[in-house]
Amino acid sequence: MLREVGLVPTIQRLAVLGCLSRSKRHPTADQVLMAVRKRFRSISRATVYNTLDVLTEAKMILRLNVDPTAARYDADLCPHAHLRCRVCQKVYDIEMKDARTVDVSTDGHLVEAVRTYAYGVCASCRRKEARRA
Amino acid sequence: MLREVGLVPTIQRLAVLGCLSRSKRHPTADQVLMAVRKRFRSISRATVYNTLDVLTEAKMILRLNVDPTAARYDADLCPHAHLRCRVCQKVYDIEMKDARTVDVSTDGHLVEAVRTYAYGVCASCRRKEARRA
DNA sequence: CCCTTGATTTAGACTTTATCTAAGCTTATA
DNA sequence: TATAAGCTTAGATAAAGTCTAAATCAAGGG
Repeated sequence: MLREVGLVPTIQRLAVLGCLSRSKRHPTADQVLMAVRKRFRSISRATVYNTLDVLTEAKMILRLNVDPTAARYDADLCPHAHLRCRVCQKVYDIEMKDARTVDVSTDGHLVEAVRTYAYGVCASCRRKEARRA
Repeated sequence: MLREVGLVPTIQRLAVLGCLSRSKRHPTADQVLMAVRKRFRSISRATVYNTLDVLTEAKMILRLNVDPTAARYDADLCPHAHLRCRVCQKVYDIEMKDARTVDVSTDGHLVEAVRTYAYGVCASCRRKEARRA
């Protein structure tokens, strides 16, 4: 897959891709770094950041801006939206009516991608709050 | 207006609000700081960041995550989406079908806000590129 | 198989964005 | 005017991300 987009398939890139494919947690770059380091002790921060950029560029992963404190990455390319819980700060996948991905009025702009982000409180944190009350 | 939401109406807060109301450029916190400093030399970075937080909290302005490098702020509360040009990096307002602001499937999550961000090339940069070719 | 070339990785310094802290100042109220 | 609470300030600090130069690695030609 990496070769198909003109990238040399190094062990580091495979490790980053594998980490993202296995995770449903939309990790930050530093979380990817820590996870990959468990297997490849010497991988450097610059390599992870660079690899995430390159994979995003190649459209093999998505970079999410849902968390204002750090970019998050997602290997699931099926159209869906993301919700960030303001209590636990986790990011969740949420379904989205498919037309939403392209239906914006463009005013002459060229729209290459549309992202929908929701903000609120996740189901788990709501239950915890209800129990406390 | 500030008093109505329980905030002391200081000259600094009025300056920040005024700066945002006058601008259509969705400035970053540092751009707000520089703009406000032209009038109030001594205003501090912390005050601007704190004021932007407080105004966002009070829902008098919006914090946008469309730009991964820095938060941007918008005093226009009418529902609309934003497009970030990957060439000039400017952020533009774009219209949006109104139902889009709430129509997400929630899975038990409490959704308090929904934002739609578009990424691509703005009309102005498209014209420049066309002229060059 | 080895050598060369260009791409990739590395460590660490650096930049930028944002937050924290402690002291001083301002605002509102009595 | 006195007071208490809230706000602002400068500067230190933290966190996210980028840059650089040297070392290393992968792929293709001889």
